[in-house]
Amino acid sequence: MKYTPNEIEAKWQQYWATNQTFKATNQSDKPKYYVLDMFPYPSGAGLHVGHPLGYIASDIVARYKRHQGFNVLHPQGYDSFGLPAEQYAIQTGQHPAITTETNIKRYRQQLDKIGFSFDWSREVRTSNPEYYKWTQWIFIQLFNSWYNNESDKAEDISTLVAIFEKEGNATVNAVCDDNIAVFTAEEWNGFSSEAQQQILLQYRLTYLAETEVNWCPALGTVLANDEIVNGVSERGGHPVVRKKMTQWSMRISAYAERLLEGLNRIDWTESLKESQRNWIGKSVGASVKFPILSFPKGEEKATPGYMTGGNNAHLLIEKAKENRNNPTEAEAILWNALRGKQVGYKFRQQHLISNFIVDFVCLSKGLVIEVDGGIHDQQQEKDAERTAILNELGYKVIRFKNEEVIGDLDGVLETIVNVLKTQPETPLSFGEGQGERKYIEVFTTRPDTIFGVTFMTLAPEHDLVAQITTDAQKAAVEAYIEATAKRSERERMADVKTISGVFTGAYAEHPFTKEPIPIWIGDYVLAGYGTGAVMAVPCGDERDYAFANFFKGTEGMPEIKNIFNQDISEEAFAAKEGFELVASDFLNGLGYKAGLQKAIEQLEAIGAGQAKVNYRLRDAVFSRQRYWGEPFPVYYVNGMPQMIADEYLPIRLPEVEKYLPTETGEPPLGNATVWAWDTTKNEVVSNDLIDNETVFPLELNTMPGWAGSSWYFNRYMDANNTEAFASQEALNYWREIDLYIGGSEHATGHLLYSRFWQKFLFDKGVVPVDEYAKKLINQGMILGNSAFVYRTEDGKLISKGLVGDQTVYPIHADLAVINDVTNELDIEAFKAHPLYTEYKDAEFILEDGKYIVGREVEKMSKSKYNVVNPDIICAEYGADTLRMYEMFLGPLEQAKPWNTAGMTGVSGFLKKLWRLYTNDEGFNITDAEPSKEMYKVLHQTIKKATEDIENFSFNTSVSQFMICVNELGKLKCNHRAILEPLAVLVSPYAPHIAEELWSGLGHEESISCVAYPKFEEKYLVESSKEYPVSFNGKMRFKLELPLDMSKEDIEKTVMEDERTQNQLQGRTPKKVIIVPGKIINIVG
RNA sequence: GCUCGAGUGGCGGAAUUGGUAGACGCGCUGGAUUCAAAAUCCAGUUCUUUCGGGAGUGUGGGUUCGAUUCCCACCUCGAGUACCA
Repeated sequence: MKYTPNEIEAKWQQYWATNQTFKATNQSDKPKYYVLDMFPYPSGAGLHVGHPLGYIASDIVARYKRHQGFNVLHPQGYDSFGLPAEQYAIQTGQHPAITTETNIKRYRQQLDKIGFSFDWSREVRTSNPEYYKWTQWIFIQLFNSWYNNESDKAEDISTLVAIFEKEGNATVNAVCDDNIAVFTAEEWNGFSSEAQQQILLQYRLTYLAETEVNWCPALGTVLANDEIVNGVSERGGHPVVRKKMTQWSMRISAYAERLLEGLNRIDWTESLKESQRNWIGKSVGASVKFPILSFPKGEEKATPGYMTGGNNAHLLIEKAKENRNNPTEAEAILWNALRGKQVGYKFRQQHLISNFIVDFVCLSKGLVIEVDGGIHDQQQEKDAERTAILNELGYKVIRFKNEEVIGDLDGVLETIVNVLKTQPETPLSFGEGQGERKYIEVFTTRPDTIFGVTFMTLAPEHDLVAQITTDAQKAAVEAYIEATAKRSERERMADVKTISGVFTGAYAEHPFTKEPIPIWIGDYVLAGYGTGAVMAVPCGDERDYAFANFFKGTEGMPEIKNIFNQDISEEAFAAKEGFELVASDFLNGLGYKAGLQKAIEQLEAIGAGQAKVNYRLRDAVFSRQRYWGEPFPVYYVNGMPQMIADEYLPIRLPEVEKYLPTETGEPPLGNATVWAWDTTKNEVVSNDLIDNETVFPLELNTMPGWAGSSWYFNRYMDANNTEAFASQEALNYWREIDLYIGGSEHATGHLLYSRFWQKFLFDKGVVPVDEYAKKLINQGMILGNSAFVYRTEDGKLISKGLVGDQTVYPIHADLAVINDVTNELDIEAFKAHPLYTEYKDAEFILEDGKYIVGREVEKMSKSKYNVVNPDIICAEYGADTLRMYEMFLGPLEQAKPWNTAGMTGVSGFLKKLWRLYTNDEGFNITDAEPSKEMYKVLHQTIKKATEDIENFSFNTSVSQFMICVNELGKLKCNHRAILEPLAVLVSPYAPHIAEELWSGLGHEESISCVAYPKFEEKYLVESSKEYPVSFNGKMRFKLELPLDMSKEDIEKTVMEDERTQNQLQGRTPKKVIIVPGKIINIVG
């Protein structure tokens, strides 16, 4: 009876689907096992043979675990929101939902053909409203949460508000924005709702803020850091520029430490964990303050340029501080609108000018803004006098009433902006006040080298640069800043060798020695890391060393201070050990560890610094200016974001005319005409109805690709639940993924963000575990085997063997026009192929009458015409052969080249397996007792297959199956007692043939849950061993001896052997080493 | 540059508490079967050789009775990361 894979496979695939064989239940007495593949994006290109590699491995594990008696959850679904469908929609006008649906259908067909044991009843798609309802729900949970450093977890925002109401924010230890103004409980309670909302945004785990983002003009959207590779977009390779935009961000930085710590508790590949550690980038060190010593105009006074107070400054400054901490409602609102250069210029609040404290001032424009409460009505005269004095000092004064600020902030701001436009730039004055001293704050991992500080370097973008630069250096500094700004990120990255920088002319004061330290700017200091400033210690840091030497001898660059008892004439001494500190005052004689500790201690003692941990991990931008993504459940009232209540979710993606940004530059959702939120009807209504009273505009951005994939593994546990994202019972039963398989390209994207969300959901008590995947394996890539034809300089095509030394141009040949096994080119097919029309009439130079193509291993890709489609392999050899061959290629985690020719080996194996069970007439099984040899090979196979599957070493178990079948074939084995367990062993790898054989053995039920055969040592016990006999470690011959023979007898027997005498040629061995059961080694 | 991983026949790869290097498969060679081919089966296939052997797991050294496996130095390839203070 012939083995007909196509018939058998179609039959069993149908059977599994009809009987829902692989449907998992959420209640079971069996132990659970959850095995998951990383979420596929259903691309238009379909699957190539590389894609199912991980799916086959996970399917083998899933099927094996079912045999082992586990209740197995093995689901599949689609990460169906994403850029490619949208790009396609822009080009063709086709709705992305339609292309996505088509692509999913094709994916499903392809997956079904390979015979996976997925529980399709739990399929999820991120673009389904029933699914993204819960993505929106999680977003709302994040919005309604803050990170409490005291409890070290996320808490509901209400607990924060409770603290504000009772104590203000001074005592709150939260992960939040930098530079949050301090307020008291009274002030908080007095703030308007908008002011309160503005403040809360600075604490929420997802927040709306103006941030520097990676803007990709070609894609028309922002990208996350992990979506950029080498300065260009990961998808499409388009340039990316920095741009300031108001965006939703995720406060992932709150979880930096826990994300790092959690890595120690999960069994993920070391390289992947290392990537995450690098991405989080923890460094431990100290933050140190260096007072600025000198200021412009050649004056050496320690008086900062923005200090404009008069003679009473020392008294007034306290009052000003008090005022700052106790703003009126109107002041708070206006400050929130002015702070941080929101109107384009820097404003200061409650600032001393002469003997007045003004409410707000923009020093660079000489504009004072006063907000008057009721009290001012009675003192208009005094105000006029005050205004006159301020005018005399060169300030323009404008006044607003409290009601104006509270009621019409937009109008007030418009006035301010207009006045700013008309005011001339005024350089910072140099007043006589006693102001606080201004500091440069740096972060360093080497506080022990504090006495080696030779100069300081600020990032060119650093806020202080403009203020401290001396007149003499001003031109040079400005020119440098301009030049740096022009250089794109990419240039800056490509060119790391060029050293550049400029001296500012200013000096800072060393906190211990009080020596002046010159301040430089240089673009090797990154504005975005730490404080954007470094204390340069050339003797201990390569970059500082290079910088110091480059500017050696120029103004502002002193001799390098060496504080190590080591030579630094050639290079910096950057090691953290092997030195003693010298010329370092109280640190003398210490090494790194002790020095670090002592230095921090002393810095803290004099108030110049403290220990600090810094992370490279930045908050993640969560808005995308795209159509095909989850809409935010957010509408805006007076510019403040409001969440839509849970019961009205999902907010469905609206229909739009076109998928491009609007003419005014708004995201594609700006094209939607029905995209407003009616707060009385609680539904999405036409934009025409927006009145900003009960109907408000909805958010126009959508969520990024990683939103839906950051929690899908939890949804599979209870995928059809409409009441919750999964029931507590289901979550508590399945808990976490036992085995997660996928590509390593997700290391710092999906795999980091999803851990963040999981920890957040854990904090909120929604999920029972804070790490969602116990074990993770990265499958290696399957590489393509590209084919080439060679064009000579005179336009002929020459067969590979004849190329020789001549210059030829290789051209990718489509695998469709070659014989993949013999490498022979089908010349007629080649000529007829639309890609090669220009070679229609070309002359072919053949060898032995054939044109042989060259082969080269490259990434499998459409553009290289080396893609192998699994459908074709299944049709030709069968899915079982494909599954086994993919596993047989090599270790799962390694990259390996595809070679279709190798299929025949596995194909032959399955035919031989089939033949053990059948003869020409049909199944042919005997119930006779098998021989000892048959049992031995079966149990060897049980042992090896079990060990291998537990170690995810699938290639070696396929080898063992081959050995087993070859042996059983030789032994003419058709014994039920052997062939039944063998069918079960093979079933995870080649499930279709296993089912067919199982039914041929007379069973009614599917093989899928039959108990796995048990290994029994007794079948492997041997009475003798063929000992390898080595001389000086080299094996020379073999000798069969009983295993129970004593060492002495073995030695005697070996020495008497003729071959031993031959090897020794009369010499007496110095030593004979005998390891019973293993080896005999004769030395001498 | 740094971090991680890997270097074994013509090819994919196997073998590590240090104990017979090259399992298994592809390819190749020869043979059987066939009118012929495909398919199938059998034998051989690391290199070298004067057929006794000898050499051999990227290179050089070391530890050991014995090293693909452990240690040191170096070379090559791949992946990640990139002025992170």
